[in-house]
Amino acid sequence: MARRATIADVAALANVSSATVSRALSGNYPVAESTRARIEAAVSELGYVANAQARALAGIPTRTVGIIIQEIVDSFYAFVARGVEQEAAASGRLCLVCCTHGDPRQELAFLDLLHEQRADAVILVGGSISDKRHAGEVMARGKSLRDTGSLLIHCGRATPSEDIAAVEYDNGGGAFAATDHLLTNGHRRILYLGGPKRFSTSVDRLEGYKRALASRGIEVDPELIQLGALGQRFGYERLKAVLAEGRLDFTAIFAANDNTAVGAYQALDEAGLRIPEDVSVVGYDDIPVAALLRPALTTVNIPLEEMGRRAVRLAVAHGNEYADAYSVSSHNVRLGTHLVLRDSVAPARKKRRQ
Amino acid sequence: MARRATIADVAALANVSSATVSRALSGNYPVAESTRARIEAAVSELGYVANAQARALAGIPTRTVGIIIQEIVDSFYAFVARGVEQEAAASGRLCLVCCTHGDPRQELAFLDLLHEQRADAVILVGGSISDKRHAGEVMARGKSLRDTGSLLIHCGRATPSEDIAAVEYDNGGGAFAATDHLLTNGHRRILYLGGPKRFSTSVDRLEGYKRALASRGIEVDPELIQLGALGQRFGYERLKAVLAEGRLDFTAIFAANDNTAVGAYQALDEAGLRIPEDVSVVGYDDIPVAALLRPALTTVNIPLEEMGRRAVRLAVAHGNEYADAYSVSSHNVRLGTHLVLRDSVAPARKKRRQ
DNA sequence: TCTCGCATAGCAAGCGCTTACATGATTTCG
DNA sequence: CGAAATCATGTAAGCGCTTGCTATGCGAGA
Repeated sequence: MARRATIADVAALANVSSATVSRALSGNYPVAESTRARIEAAVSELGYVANAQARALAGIPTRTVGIIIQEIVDSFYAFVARGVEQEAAASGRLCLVCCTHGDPRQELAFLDLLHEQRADAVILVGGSISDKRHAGEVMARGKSLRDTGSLLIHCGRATPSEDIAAVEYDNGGGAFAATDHLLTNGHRRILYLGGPKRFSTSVDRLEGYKRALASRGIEVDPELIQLGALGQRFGYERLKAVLAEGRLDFTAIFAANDNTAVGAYQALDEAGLRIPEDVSVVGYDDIPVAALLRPALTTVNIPLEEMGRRAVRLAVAHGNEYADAYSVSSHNVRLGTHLVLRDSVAPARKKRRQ
Repeated sequence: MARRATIADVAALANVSSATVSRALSGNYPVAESTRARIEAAVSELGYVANAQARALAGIPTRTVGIIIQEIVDSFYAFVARGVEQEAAASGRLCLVCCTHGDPRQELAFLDLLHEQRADAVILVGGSISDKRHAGEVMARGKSLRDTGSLLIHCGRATPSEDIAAVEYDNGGGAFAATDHLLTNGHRRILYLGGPKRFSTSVDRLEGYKRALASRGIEVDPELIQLGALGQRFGYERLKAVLAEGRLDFTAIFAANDNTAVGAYQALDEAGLRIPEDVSVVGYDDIPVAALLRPALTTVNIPLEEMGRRAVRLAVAHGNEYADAYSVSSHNVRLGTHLVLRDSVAPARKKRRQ
């Protein structure tokens, strides 16, 4: 195996000093045209490829951003990651993508690993920072990152920490709108399906649901609130159980996210219930599957890609500020959501078919 | 902003040399228990976080793997990426994920960037290596990577280059099986929908289709072969056009991948054609949407995650071999595919409803 | 008691790059 | 025409870490 060519090899071949090669390659300093040409020839003759590690060690930013998500095959995260990736690529940055599969310990481990990698910024999507039991540790990492010129950006909800920037989106408002839409269609008994209790995202959505009911003077029936997890599997199993028990009557379902709604569709289908004739359904997230479902799912759109892009922009801005002068301001941005009407909601009928 | 603590700071505080700190932290050399304790105390007091760049520069592998895909929000790639990410994480490696959006120039740029990053290995999924016009450039990168102790691994099809490892999967066989299934159901006029001509993947699938027809002595009607692109949009638009023209008669469709089939479903739906009563459909890839479609799509399963995992394993094996002794063997692995029967195929009827 | 060997730990070189500072060659202009 | 400014390039220090080699202190065997 050939020893990898270094800048010194290029310098020797081009008959200049390594400093000149560095200058020619970075373009940060003027270099005579003839010299540059010789250097370029040497580069391609030797197949020289710069060493990013050495460069980083010499004080150049790594041009790398980390992103920590739960699952890459989950459209929600994939779209955020896509926004991050696009915006990062646009500024010549590379993305380090880490998947926690929902394990907070993994999340912390990745946070450390990304710090070791000296990522310019790390973007945490829906982190366990909104989980009381882990928030402290995450925030400590955020501070550590911040103290050393990097930045932790949380996508999902602002944190109590000054050191962590945030790109928020409106959960309460979207849930209110979705529930209100159901109410407007005459539904009074709406099953709330999914969402672990300890994530703020879930808490906010549930709060929106309750607020919508309250705004019409409808009392919340705790039995109609079926918390637990998120996702197709949970949606299917829990709704199947509820249906099997047959005790609860409801004419509509508000699924805490689209994947949960997918599960609900299955359970409804198996129970011989038609959407929306027998039961109306709304979801949350507006991932592609929502439009593919039959009937197409009415759901709340979150600008996921935009969220990712904004996060990177925050990171870049932070980097620039930091270059100009020391700055501690970490801006938050807040994104709106909107209801997307499709075919899964119909006016409530008097009595659900049994 | 606090200067970042270095190993020297830790050493000073713990009253040892930096060499000892390094040894204590890496665990590669014995260090007295009492010393280790002092060092650990110093580390946490200072909030020391190792610098991966410095470590890499000193000759330690970066424990980083690059993966180049087209689209992170495309389930096909997402599942491969997931396999890569899982296997990488299992061996403590981080993933640099790059999306080309189908642009071969991007692909080359990422290949260079990942080489600069000194990724232990780079995994290219369905690269333009199977595109004659770019194969040369990609192979040059593969050789360059290989020459310097790294490895380029291609997922999709073996390459003519000795320097590039491959994790292949069977396109021809799957397409044969899918087509054969349709033939067994009595279909004789099968529309082949989608796939750019210049990718080997597409070529192989089309070849499988033709081979299946040939095996039953059926002549291939070139008009039934609708090439162009892949994806929902293409599937929808092309099929809509074909249907609008109304000249072609066929009783089944073989979509070159599932996303294309999704588009076909839409077009069929809009044309008032029922699946599978009027037209049978099969897809390829077996991404989750296939099971979600109504009727659920019969398709060819590719072990996507497994592909990603295997690629990483190849990389790790290469790294180990290389550690032991110089070795030039680059193994290829080949994965099978199988037909997944669902509800989108029915026996052919005499005449398609017009 | 003396020497040898082992367990620890320190010293310092070196990984490949950037850049402040120094140097020589040209040009510019009073 | 000479001093000063300008430009292109070289010199070398330093980024933070690892590790080969060396030094020290100690118990053990002779």
